[in-house]
Amino acid sequence: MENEKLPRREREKLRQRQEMLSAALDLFSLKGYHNVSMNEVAEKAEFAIGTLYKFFQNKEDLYKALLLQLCDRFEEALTQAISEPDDEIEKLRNYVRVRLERFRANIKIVRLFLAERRGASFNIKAGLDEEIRKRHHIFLHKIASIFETGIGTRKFKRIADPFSLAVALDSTIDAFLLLWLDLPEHHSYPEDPDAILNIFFQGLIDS
Amino acid sequence: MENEKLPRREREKLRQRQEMLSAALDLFSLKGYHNVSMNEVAEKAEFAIGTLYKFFQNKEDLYKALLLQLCDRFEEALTQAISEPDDEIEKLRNYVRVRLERFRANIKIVRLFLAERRGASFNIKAGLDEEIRKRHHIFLHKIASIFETGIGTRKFKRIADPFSLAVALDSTIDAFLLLWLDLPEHHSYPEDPDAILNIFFQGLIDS
Amino acid sequence: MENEKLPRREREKLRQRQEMLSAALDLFSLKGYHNVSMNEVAEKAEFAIGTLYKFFQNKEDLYKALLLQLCDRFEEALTQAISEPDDEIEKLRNYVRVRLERFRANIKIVRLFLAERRGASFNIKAGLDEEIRKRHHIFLHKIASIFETGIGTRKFKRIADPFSLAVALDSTIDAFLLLWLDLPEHHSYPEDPDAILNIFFQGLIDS
Amino acid sequence: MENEKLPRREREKLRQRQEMLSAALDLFSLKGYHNVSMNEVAEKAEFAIGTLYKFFQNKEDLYKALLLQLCDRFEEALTQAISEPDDEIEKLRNYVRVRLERFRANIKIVRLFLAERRGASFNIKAGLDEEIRKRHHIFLHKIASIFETGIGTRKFKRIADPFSLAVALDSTIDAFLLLWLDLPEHHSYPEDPDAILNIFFQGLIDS
DNA sequence: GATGAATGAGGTTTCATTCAT
DNA sequence: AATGAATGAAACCTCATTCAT
Repeated sequence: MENEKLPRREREKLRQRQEMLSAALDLFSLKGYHNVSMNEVAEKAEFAIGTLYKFFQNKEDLYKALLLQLCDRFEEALTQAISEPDDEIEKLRNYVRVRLERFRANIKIVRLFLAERRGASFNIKAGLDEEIRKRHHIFLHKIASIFETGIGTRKFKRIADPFSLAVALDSTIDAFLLLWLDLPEHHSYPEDPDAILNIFFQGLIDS
Repeated sequence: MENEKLPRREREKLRQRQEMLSAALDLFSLKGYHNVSMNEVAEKAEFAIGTLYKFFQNKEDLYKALLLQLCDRFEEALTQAISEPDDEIEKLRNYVRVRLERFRANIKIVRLFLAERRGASFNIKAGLDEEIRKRHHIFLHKIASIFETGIGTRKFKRIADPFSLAVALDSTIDAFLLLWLDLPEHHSYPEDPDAILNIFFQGLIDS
Repeated sequence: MENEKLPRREREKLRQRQEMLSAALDLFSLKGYHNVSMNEVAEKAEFAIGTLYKFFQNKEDLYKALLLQLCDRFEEALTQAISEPDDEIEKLRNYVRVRLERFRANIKIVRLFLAERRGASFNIKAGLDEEIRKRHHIFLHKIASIFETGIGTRKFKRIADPFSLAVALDSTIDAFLLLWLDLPEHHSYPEDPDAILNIFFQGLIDS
Repeated sequence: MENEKLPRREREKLRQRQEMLSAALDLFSLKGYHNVSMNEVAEKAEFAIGTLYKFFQNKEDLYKALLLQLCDRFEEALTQAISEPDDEIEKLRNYVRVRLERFRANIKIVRLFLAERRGASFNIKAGLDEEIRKRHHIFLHKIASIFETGIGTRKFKRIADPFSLAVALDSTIDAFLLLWLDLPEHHSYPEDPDAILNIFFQGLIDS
């Protein structure tokens, strides 16, 4: 996408970088930051350890780069999801749907993210988690503004302040997904966005 | 509480053990499991490293003991909270209130717990996180049964299945607390249980 | 034996000391000096670790005391064995017989001894092995003097110098016993002293 | 010998490995397995501790590699010694001679070996000593077959079963060498193989 | 530019020994 | 006199990072 017009050398480099990030993702999400060595990452990516260090200053740097890239993709997909429809209810449905889809497609990513978003990772000394939480925060405000608009147009009742609603919805989605992740045999995958949304819509929607 | 009648030696031992666990809690919750050395814990607890190892077989053992103790206390407080009132709505209010109280009193604990409950810790080889999640799960069912009863007595509408409601409420409480934990200056501490409960009650309560 | 007339207190002490040595023997011969901790010894002997240190200054001291005691007993038995008969051939037979008996009765001791006698133990910094080897040496001279006398009385031919004969006989006994110790199922226990002695007697005896 | 045609990198690696083994031999044979730390070995070999661990998985692995290499060399030399001459008496002379030579050249090795061969080492958990004793055993059978053949051709009398003779000869050589090792000033080095062999030959040889 | 061998600080854990009770 | 809890030096081993090739 962003590397269309780059010289061959540069494109090649980006591809290598991506392979390293991909190997890192596999390993980190499987075993956790501290249980993965740089040698392992290099080996999985099929590069020499020295080459890995050419691309990323140190282990922390690799981890940050990985998380921020995932963050970018996630945000992009979700932002698009809430941009497309006009109707607020549809926006929310779309949002939940894309969350569920993304989750299923990138289960490896999820655990990694949650560790950071919940501020429970302790992996990184200097505030990567803070950056990620800030970006999450910004995104929550986007969701909040959907509620806001919906309330303005009398589509929704003001059962709580919009930001709170965004927080509640967002965390509830997470919780359902984690439930399924932990005990896939006991909880069916929440295919239908409305299964979650209804909890809120019952009181929310002004009928 | 449980050590009232023990011989002096035993009481002393328990006190020491508790001091070690306390030091471990401080450090683990501040820096994360992998960024805390056993020497640090021993130093903070003001014991020699060998003494620490007399009480806990190894680092993992210390961590497990710490988490399970916290888990016990948490469960006890919450179970009591939902046992006292008769009314379902009051039970839920009590539950949320105790969650908020406990949280404020034990912020150090929270980060530690979330890491485990979200399955994002990777700290422990053999499924401590699994045990903690299982216990959380059991507790969710207790909350679910409050909703169930409430639905049975027509106090609540069946806007979703009770377990889902429990999950949604539980995760929403977490989310609000974390928000306040991350950005205490931007979000006032959610003193009032109803601020959270209303989101669900609006649709839930059969008026 | 040596504690017959001692006051009760002293006798008790000797008994305790003996129990400690006995526990130490069991453990050292089973697992080797470095793989046995002082706590283990104390526990096996059913004393507190502090008490063990009252009797023996340190681990090395305990080991030395143990080995020297075993050495004493061994020497005593063997010295008696070669004192009793008049005839040189009988002396040697007696010697071999007692070696075999003692061995069978105290297999635990054997490995311990060999480690020291072969100078292959490295367990003790300051020359315990040297002392043991010296005592072994002295004993070898006693055996040598049997050969010497036998040669003097024309009972034996001087097929080699007497000390060499003693060395050869002694080491050969060891070797057979070890063989049986290592592979008891493949090598029958050398019950008959003559089975070993004959190797030497064939050339030795002046017929 | 075996690394003639290897690429430079590989040859270099083998040389380094050999240096480590050599340092380990010096230290182990001087102080014993348990009294030598990996750091010491690394320092003596003039490598970093990490490099040592690149070559040997752990301390036990290093020890095993060392002993088995020594074992190989020893066996090779001795096997050759008994292969060359046709005559059985010459074979035995050659065998004793090479034992004496090897011993003198590699005194450091001897103590190490004896510890293992005598089953008195306790250094290694999983039966390295057993392997070494097995190999020793196999070698004893080779010596036994020399006696066997000699008996078949009436060169020797059947004064004992051939394996017993092998055991006796072998252990007697050890004993003489150890004597000289312990007290070099009192016992002249047994230069002449016949000094030992005569003890057995007197009765053995059919004249 | 890529490589991967070498480094060594720092982690976990053990255990001989002491000393207050 | 006996106890055993407490100590901490020192062992083994890992892995992030560097740098000569």
